[in-house]
Parts: sequence; C-alpha cells; structure tokens
Amino acid sequence: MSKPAMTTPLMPVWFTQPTCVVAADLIGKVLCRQLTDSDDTVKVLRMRITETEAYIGAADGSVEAHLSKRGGDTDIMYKAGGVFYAYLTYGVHLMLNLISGAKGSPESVLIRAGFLSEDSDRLLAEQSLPPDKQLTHPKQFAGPGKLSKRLQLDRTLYGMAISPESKVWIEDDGCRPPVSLRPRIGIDYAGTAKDWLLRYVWTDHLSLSKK
DNA sequence: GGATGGATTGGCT
DNA sequence: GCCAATCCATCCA
Repeated sequence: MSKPAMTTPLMPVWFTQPTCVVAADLIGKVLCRQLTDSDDTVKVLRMRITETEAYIGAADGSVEAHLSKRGGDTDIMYKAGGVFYAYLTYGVHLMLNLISGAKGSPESVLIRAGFLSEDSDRLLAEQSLPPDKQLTHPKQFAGPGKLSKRLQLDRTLYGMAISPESKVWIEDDGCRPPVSLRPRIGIDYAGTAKDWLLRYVWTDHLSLSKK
C-alpha cells in the first residue's frame, strides 16, 4: 500500500546537497509557477521535470568556459545552493539554472525539459503511438528555452531564493521515475568534460530535448 | 563606442 | 544542414 504522497515545496537548503544528487533527484519533481491573469485570477502551472544537467565546479571544463565567457553575472554560481541563476542565450532564450552545492564552488543545475501535469494523460496515450505520431504534443516544452517561455520566466528571477515567495518553486509529491545518464548538450568547447555523463533524463520519456 | 558570440530554437534549402 | 533571431556582458579601441 502506498500512502498518499505529501506534497511539499523543497526549501532552499535542499539545493545545498551535492550537485549531481540535486540534478538526479529533480527528475520527476514538480516545477511550479504562480501567474496572475489579466483579470487578476491567480493560477499555478505545474511542470514535471524530465531532464536536467549538472555543472559541477571549476574542474568542469564547461563551467570554466562559462565563467570566463559570461564573467560578472556568474559570480552567483559560487553561492550556496538554493537561488535561481537565470540568463539569456542568443538574445532569445532564458536558461533556468538552480544554484546547487556548497558555497564557494561554482555549481548549478540547468532545467532542460518537462511536461505540464495537465498533459500527463495525453502523454500516456501517445506513448503507445508510433514514433512519428508522438511528436506534436509531448515535445512542446522539451528544451530549456521552450520551458522558460511556457512558464513565462524572465531575468528578474536572477538571485532570488527558490521558494513560493519568488512565484517559482519546486514540489516533491513522491514521484520517483527511472533516471538515465547522457552527455550534456551544447558544450562542445568544454574539452574532455563535454563527454561527462551529467545530463539526467527520465528514462525513455517522450518529453526530452534530445535522444 | 563598436564588435563579438552564446547551457537555443524554428524555419527554410 | 544552414541560418537568422535579438539581448547583454565582455573585450578592444
């Protein structure tokens, strides 16, 4: 008998765990976004996380490159886990990072993909369809830029604590999906670190950014 | 002040 | 597969 899962927001201190643990355990958790409509209706979007990447400190070639390329606003990566690091790439796409690990080491977790809770039934149905029929809906928020756009995130999140107060937080409702490891995306410049298996995916899920 | 380029994406050849 | 979109921090005059 599984007892009804208690849904609790993760507190900032949860993100001070080792970055690989944070990145792996975030798979299956729920990224929540509180929004206010034009008619003042408050609603909460719930996006279940299917894909993350870990960036694990100065010895990680991709982090080293990122720090030197971006400079200034990367100082936040040295903070203790529990705050947001949001930044734009290509002038278009917002990357949602969660600072993780202990203070003093530049570490973070990038949220790369998820699916809206309200779509989970439809996803289950699509799983049994042939691959060329699975693409339309599930892929919708698979990719860091698309996810951020759907949740209407912006750079004001930068430096805020990961808690309901920031209107963006993460809940644990007991979901524990199978997790697989993959190489990270878009860091070909990172030397040997480009091949490290630091991308965590919900095994065989439809809503992933890449195979 | 101006040039450069990116943890990406979608559209067109 | 190629390429433009479009912001912002950095580097170089």
